[in-house]
Amino acid sequence: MAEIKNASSAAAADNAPGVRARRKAQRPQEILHAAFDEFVERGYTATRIEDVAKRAGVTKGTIYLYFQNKEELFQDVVRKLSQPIFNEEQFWLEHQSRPCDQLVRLFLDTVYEHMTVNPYSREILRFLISDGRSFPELTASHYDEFVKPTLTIFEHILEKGMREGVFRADAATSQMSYILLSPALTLTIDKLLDCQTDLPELNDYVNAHYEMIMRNIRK
Amino acid sequence: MAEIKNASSAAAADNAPGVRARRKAQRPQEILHAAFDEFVERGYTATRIEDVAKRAGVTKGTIYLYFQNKEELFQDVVRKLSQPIFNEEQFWLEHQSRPCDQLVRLFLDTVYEHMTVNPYSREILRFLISDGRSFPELTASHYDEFVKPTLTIFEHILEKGMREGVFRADAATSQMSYILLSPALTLTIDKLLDCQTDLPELNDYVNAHYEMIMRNIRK
Amino acid sequence: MAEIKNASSAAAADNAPGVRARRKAQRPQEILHAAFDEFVERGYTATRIEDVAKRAGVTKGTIYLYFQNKEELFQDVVRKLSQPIFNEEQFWLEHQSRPCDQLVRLFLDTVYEHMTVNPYSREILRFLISDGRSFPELTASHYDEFVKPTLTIFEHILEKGMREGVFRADAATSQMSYILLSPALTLTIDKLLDCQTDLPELNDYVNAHYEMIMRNIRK
Amino acid sequence: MAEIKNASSAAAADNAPGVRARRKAQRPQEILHAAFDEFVERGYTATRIEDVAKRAGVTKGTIYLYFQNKEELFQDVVRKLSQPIFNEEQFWLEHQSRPCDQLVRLFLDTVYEHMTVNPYSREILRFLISDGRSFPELTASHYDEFVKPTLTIFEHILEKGMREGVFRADAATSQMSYILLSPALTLTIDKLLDCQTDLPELNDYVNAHYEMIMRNIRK
DNA sequence: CATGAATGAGAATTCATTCAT
DNA sequence: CATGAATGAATTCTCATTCAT
Repeated sequence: MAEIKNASSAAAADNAPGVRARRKAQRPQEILHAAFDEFVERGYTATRIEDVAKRAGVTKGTIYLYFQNKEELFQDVVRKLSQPIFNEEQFWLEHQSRPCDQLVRLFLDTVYEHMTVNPYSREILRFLISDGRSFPELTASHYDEFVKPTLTIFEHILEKGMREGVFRADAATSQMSYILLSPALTLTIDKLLDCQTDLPELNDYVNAHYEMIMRNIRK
Repeated sequence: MAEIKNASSAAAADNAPGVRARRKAQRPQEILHAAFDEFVERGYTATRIEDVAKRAGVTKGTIYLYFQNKEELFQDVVRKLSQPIFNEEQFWLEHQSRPCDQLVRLFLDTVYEHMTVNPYSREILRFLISDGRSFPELTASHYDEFVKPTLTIFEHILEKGMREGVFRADAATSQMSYILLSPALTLTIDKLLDCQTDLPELNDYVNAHYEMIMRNIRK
Repeated sequence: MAEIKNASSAAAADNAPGVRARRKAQRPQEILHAAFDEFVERGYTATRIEDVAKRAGVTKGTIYLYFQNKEELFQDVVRKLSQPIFNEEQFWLEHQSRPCDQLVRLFLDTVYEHMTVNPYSREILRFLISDGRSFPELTASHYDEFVKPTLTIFEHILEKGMREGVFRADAATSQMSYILLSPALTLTIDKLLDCQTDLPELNDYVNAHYEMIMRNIRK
Repeated sequence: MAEIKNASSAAAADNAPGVRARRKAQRPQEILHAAFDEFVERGYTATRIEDVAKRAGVTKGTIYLYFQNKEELFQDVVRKLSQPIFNEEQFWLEHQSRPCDQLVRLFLDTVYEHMTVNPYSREILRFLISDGRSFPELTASHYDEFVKPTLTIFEHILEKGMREGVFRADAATSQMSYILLSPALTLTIDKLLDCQTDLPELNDYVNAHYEMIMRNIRK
């Protein structure tokens, strides 16, 4: 998990005056990040509150000032550290004039960039697979807020292409989007399993994925 | 987990004479299945040996007659309950004469059948995602023994199609197989998350997946 | 404990016919010796019945055919494997004509021989020191049957010497015997502790002990 | 074990404010003494951490705040409750001018006083005999730190007497010291066995022991 | 606010003992 | 007689949570 490194690490010991207030305001965030890191490394059940505390540079008791209990802490980690890949409005604002095949490519690049650069989506997916059964609403809301919107943008791109006559007329079913985007999820799972010695070069992979999509939707 | 129901449930209490030896032979299996069920429901760490025992119709101590400890039990569950989807030799024996596009379809049907009908592959995938980091060799060997061979058959089908001139010359790279089969894994993950209220009708999904593949490899 | 090696080791597997009956008769003895060895190596509480059984070449259940339970087994080990150093009658029969200083020397030699050659007295002393508080009658009867008689012989020797005018008139108090024989116990304890790298050469030690005694009782 | 009674008994329940810090400082000591008492009564293996806790007026968990585990606790009991009989320097400072036979007597009185008054040396000897095989370094270091220095002082006294011409020229070999002091160890063992109904009157015993020594070393 | 000592409910594991074969 | 599978009480050790300071 070397790539997962966040602010919390910097915590620990600074006694400068005035810093206190600023620190206090950041506490919950620091704790969330520390908790995230621990959950990633050990899983929910095996993570000890004390270790989260140590990582956040505070003591056990402090955790309980900000979070009801371990379950709440876990749910807050998932809820507050999940980051949407896209802001749909902004996406269209920035790229409206582009041709549709470029939009598909842009979309893909953004998805992979997001998945590769930051560990949150990936690891939160792990949390949900591992312990989601104990927190059913969590999984549901995560899907609604983060997965679905992403699929939706892709569908909108396909629809645009159809309207413009560059994509096949039957390209944009929600099922098709789902299938066409699968390789991105597959790569994520592979990283979670961390077992493939021969993980593909990312760039090649995205290219291949893009080709696969285009062969399916190009007129 | 209603669908996961196995022999172990039938255990509990029968004192008929002669039963002893027969029971002893079955015990490990019964325990493995009970453990599987519990691990599925609660995850590795949250599963208590005593619950596994109860489910298997024995007591704590008995578990330890057959398995060194909880870790071993877990590993044995993964190792011994994993079932290969295909026997490659048999696959070719049975279907050698078929045209290649039919082979692709057969392959897909078998994969989805396996994934849908029996919970083992799916749930063992969950185990590996959840706790695989604590058992690295386990993940690796599972990949080698169960995932890789399946990918390999698919590649062989693609190669056959290329040799016979019905598939495109660049169809069969290992990366491409991986990408083309992604939708099957995606569906599995979705089931693991158990959050999609609108899970697609399996048959439609397989059809769509098949179409996606064919559009990519057909000449 | 390399020096402790007894018949029990030879147990295990012999299926020759006829041997059965002989073996059966020896079972209790074999078990006692196996138990002794285990108690020596691990102490009472840490010794497992199953290990005793394995060492005796039988199975757990068999132990319970011959001994009520672990406590009984322990007590029987102490009771039945304790060996008296002397038979007083025989001692006098054999050595009656000897001069008293020679008797003292003979007595000492026998004591040290007994303590050195066979591990029973020593290790049973360990048992009593370790766990005697849980078996009070055991300690008492061991003292009465094995320690006291030995002290008594020594007193009788001293008395004989006094009667014959070769030992001082105040030589033979029971306290004095006790004090004069202390070095033998001390050496035993040292062996039990097994920590002295510089354990004295036995022969020198006995000589020194003899000298010490003689300086105290010689006229 | 009526004579073994220590501070820990006074523990249990006091909630007065400010007590916290003071208590925390005492905890390890209290636990050590409670553990000592339990080990004395039941032996290492049979002692339950929970009983130690109860005796110390705390709960199980607290023990583990101060000691890694049961083995560490045991070793710390032996290490930290062992008390040297003498401070050699101080002994010489206080008694340098005394004649050597008086030094011997002083030495003996101190040894017996120490052994009689406080149970630590005696019971720690029991621990080492019972369980020392599981903690070999412990026995070794105990011998080096507590037994050997005591023997050494005695040898120095003998040497002084030889130099001054009041003791025999061959009095001070290390073997001889060992033999001459044996009766003290013997008495200790007897107390450990707690079986002699006719334990000698201590004062008589020390007198007899002193006489025995003097008969051996006086010119 | 923050601390960290203390708690005590659990969970894994062991092993004396039983009893069907 | 002998076996060894099964039991379940007992024990060590952990860790979420509380609360006095």
